[in-house]
This record gives sequence, C-alpha cells and structure tokens, in this order.
Amino acid sequence: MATQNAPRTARERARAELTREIKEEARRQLATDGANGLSLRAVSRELGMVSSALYRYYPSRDDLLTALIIDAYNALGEAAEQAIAGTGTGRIRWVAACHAIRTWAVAHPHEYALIYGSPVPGYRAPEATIAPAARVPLAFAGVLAVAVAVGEVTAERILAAGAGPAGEQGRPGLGGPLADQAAALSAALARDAAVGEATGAGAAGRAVPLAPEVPADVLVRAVIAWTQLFGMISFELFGQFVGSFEPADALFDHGVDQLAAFVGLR
Amino acid sequence: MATQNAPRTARERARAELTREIKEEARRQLATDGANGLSLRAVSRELGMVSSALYRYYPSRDDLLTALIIDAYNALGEAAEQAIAGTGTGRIRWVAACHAIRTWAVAHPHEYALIYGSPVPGYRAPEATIAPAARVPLAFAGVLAVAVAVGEVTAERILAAGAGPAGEQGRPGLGGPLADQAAALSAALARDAAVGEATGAGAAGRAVPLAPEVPADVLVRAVIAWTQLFGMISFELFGQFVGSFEPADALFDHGVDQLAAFVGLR
DNA sequence: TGTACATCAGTGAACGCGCGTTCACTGATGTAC
DNA sequence: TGTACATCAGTGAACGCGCGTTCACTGATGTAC
Repeated sequence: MATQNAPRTARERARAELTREIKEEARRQLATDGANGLSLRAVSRELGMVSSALYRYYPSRDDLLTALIIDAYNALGEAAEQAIAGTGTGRIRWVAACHAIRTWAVAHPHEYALIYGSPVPGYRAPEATIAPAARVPLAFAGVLAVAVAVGEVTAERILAAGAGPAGEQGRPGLGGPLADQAAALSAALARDAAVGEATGAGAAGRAVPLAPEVPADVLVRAVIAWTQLFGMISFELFGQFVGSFEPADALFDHGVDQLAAFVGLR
Repeated sequence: MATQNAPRTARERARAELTREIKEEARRQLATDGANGLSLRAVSRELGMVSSALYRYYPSRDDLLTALIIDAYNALGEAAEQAIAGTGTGRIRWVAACHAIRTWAVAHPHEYALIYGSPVPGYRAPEATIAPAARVPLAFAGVLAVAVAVGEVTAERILAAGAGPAGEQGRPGLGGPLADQAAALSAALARDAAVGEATGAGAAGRAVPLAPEVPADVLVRAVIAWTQLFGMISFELFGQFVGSFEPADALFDHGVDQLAAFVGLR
C-alpha cells in the first residue's frame, strides 16, 4: 500500500491526530478489557466526543480492531527488523531478533494477545493484515538466507549433503554425530518447505518462496524454532509459568540460544 | 478434592444430568462465540429453561467458566496420561503424549483456546484449576523421570557429567560434539529447574520438586520442548500457518521427533 | 405405610446496564473563481 | 483579497438488542417420625 501523504490542510492534520488518539485510547481499553471489551462508545466517551462521531473515522468496530491488529504486527515487525539491522553473525542477528520480539511482547502484552492469542470470535482478519503479519517470519528468513549464503550455518546440521535448492526432497544420507537428531524430512514436509516458509501469503494465495537457497531441513528447523519462540512468550504472558519459571528471563535466554544452535546458526 | 459420590436420589440424578447438559451447551456456545460470548441467558434459552434457573447450578457466569476450564484441563491431562500409560521407551511415550495432546486440541479447539489462549480479561482463575492444569506437565515429567532412571536419556546430552540430584548447579564441564548446543545453564535457570519444572503449584505456593533425579539441564530442555509443542499447536489452531504449513501434520510429526531427540530421549 | 414438614428446582417479572449503528442536523473548514 | 458553494467533523436523539443478577413465588421431591 502507498504511504500516507503528509497532511496538507488543518482538517487533514486534525483528522490524523484524532485517528492516532482513537487508536491510542482503544489500545488502552484493550489492556483493561481485552479485544472483546473494546467498545466504540467507551472510546468516544473517553475522548469526550459523542459515539456517533467515531464513525467518521472507522466505519465499524471491526475496522478499528483491524487497525489495531495491523499496527501491532507492524510494531512487532519493525522491532524485529531493527534488531537485525545491526551487523553481526547470523546467529547474533537471529538471537537479537528473538529478544526484540520478546521485549516488545512483554511491553505490549495485550497487543501481543491480539495477534498471537486466541482469535477473536466472529472477527475475520482482512487481507490488509497479511503483509504486516509476514514481517516477522520474513525477517527471520532473511537472516537465515544470508547466513546460509555466507556459510554461517553449520554444515554438519545440514543433512542430505548438497540438498541443493531444496526442491524435491531432503533424503537421509545421514552422517555426523547428530544423525538421530536430524531425521529426514517427510516428503510432505519437504514440499511445504520448498514452497517457502514464511510467505505469509495466506488467503491471498501462495507467494514466491522467499529463501530458495536455504536447504529445506534448515528451513524446517527454523520454523520449529519460530514456534518455540512464540510458545515460550505465550506461556510467559498467558501465565503458564506461574510459580515455576518466573521471571522467565533466564529460561528465555537459554531457550533462544539453544534453538539458534538447533537451527544450525553459529 | 474428594470424588463426587454417585447420586442416590432422583433429585440428585436430575441435578447431575442437568449440570452435564449445561456444560455441554456452554461448550457448544464456546465454539461459536468464544469465552467472552458465553452467556448464561443463551445457555438457559437453549436448554428451554428460564435464565434465573441456572443460578441453582452455578452461582455466576464465572463459575460456569471455571467449570469448563477445569473440565478442559482434565480432558487434556487424561489424554496425555492415557497415551503414556502404554509401554514403550521413554521416547515413544513422550512422542505419544505430544500426539495425544495435539489430537485433543484439534478436536476441541475452543476448549484449547480457553486454557492455552489469551486469558479472559477480568477473569481470575481460582485455585481449583491449578491441579488439573498441572496434569500435562506432570505427565511429561513422569516420563522423563522414568527415562532417566532406566538410562534412556542419551548420556552425551547430559552435561556437567554426574550432575547428580541436580540441586545446586549444572556447571559446564562440556564435552562431546554437542558442546555449543548444550550451553551451560545460568545460575538463575539452574535454580528454577531445581525447584521443579512442572509443579504447577502457582498461586498455591511452590510444591515439591517432582523430578529431583532428572538433571537440571535435561529438565530445562524438556521445558523448552514443552513450550515448542504448545507453540506449534497454537500456531496451527490460531491460524499462523495459513497458507504455508497447512495441514500441519508433517511439520508436527517432525517437530515432535526433533524435540524428543533434543531433550535427549532415545 | 402414611402423614407433616423441610428442602430444593424452576418460574416470571423486574432492575439497570452498555452496546453498535443510523439519521437528520448544525456549524466550521476548504476550494474555485 | 473576497465571496459562494461544497465538503466534512461532530451533535444529539433514537432504534433495538442482549446481558448478569435479584427476588418473591409455586410446586415437586425427599426425609423424619
């Protein structure tokens, strides 16, 4: 989508400002009442305007929710991208991205819940959310692609020898001390991986594979690490660690480290 | 808590039956409207009774929700326990539990969301949910404890040599080809692990460590695998895989296998 | 076995509440000439 | 620079809705003697 033009008139400036304030207040309500408790009336009340005035800005409650979702995906995506932007080895960048994601999530637990928690019943995410949602997976895939290109993925963790452009299948061939751990990919899984881990294309149809140079089994390991990252954050934020691993800092640091190694990053 | 006595009188039978029906209908509504949409009025309407009648069974909406949460935890816990009950190596039992958990989650996505999704805002889980919530982690810990006892955890993955009762600390000592992967635990993490991974004691205060014979670093790896398992299931059910790894069967099988190896189970 | 009383399930009306959304309106801001 | 008209932001009243919970009540079921 094209970038918003800078507001020219006073009206446009006021509109941009109020749009910002509406979302800000809505986020505040998200924190106290959750996504289902988000109410146009409450937002307008808090802003000192009449509820019907909000309809000049968002045609319905769901549209406001969509705006919040998009903002959240973008904020998280940007956090990850910025963490990666600095120099460093693939592993350092990977780990930095993981930490940036957690930091954002801990700072914005309700926005995190909005995008990674249980779906809001009755709400169907429109296509406009797809691209922002893809930023995080794309960021990880980018790190991986570079790391593979410059030889920063430990060879012994890539099975099936050459594995080439990872297309058809990554068959055993085994070898190395990690044999049992690095099981061969099933045909179905190799196919999924070949299509591209992190396209995020979703409803819009499958997009191009984004990291075709990354061997399928490395890509699959990255996906596993990706799910672990968000599993850990969700457990932390949603209270599954209460009484055991809390605060979760030490566990998180260790887990991220372990899974970076698991992916093969050095 | 003591087991419910079998109903003696017709009244008691009718009450047990209606209680069951109320929860059944409530679960149905959970599936269509989510936890926040659960309404006593709607439930009673569907059961052909007046809304106030429900208050003979549950003193408030939140109490009904609590009952559903407890049921869900118990159902999931039982699924895991039964999968484990069969004979087999530690690894086979571990993997079977993972699959049983996913199967249940896929079959009951809304109950899964209730217990592992974003917390219901304004709802505070009472203590009665703690024990049922602990069943799954306890089940995994049990598998692990047995596996360690009978020597089914691959030695090279246990660092710090003897590591003994895992109490004080699991210090490096490194060795083996997995050196970089099996990083030393930080002091904080070793302490957490020593207290016991899966007590689930939560608000009730920390319970006894449940697997003191399991080396701390193995326990921590198990926790990492545990978070990965639920991360993968949540991504599948909450729609993060849309367009890429769907259906997620192949990815799930592979991930579970990889992380069982990661834990050290053979 | 039969009666008297206590317990309990379910009724129906009512309370007070907040919600999303529509609509005809007023008055301020912006634009074309 | 000044006027005439068009655009747009915000108002206030109203619509119809569903919710949780309370309360005094009726009538059926269970219990003690």
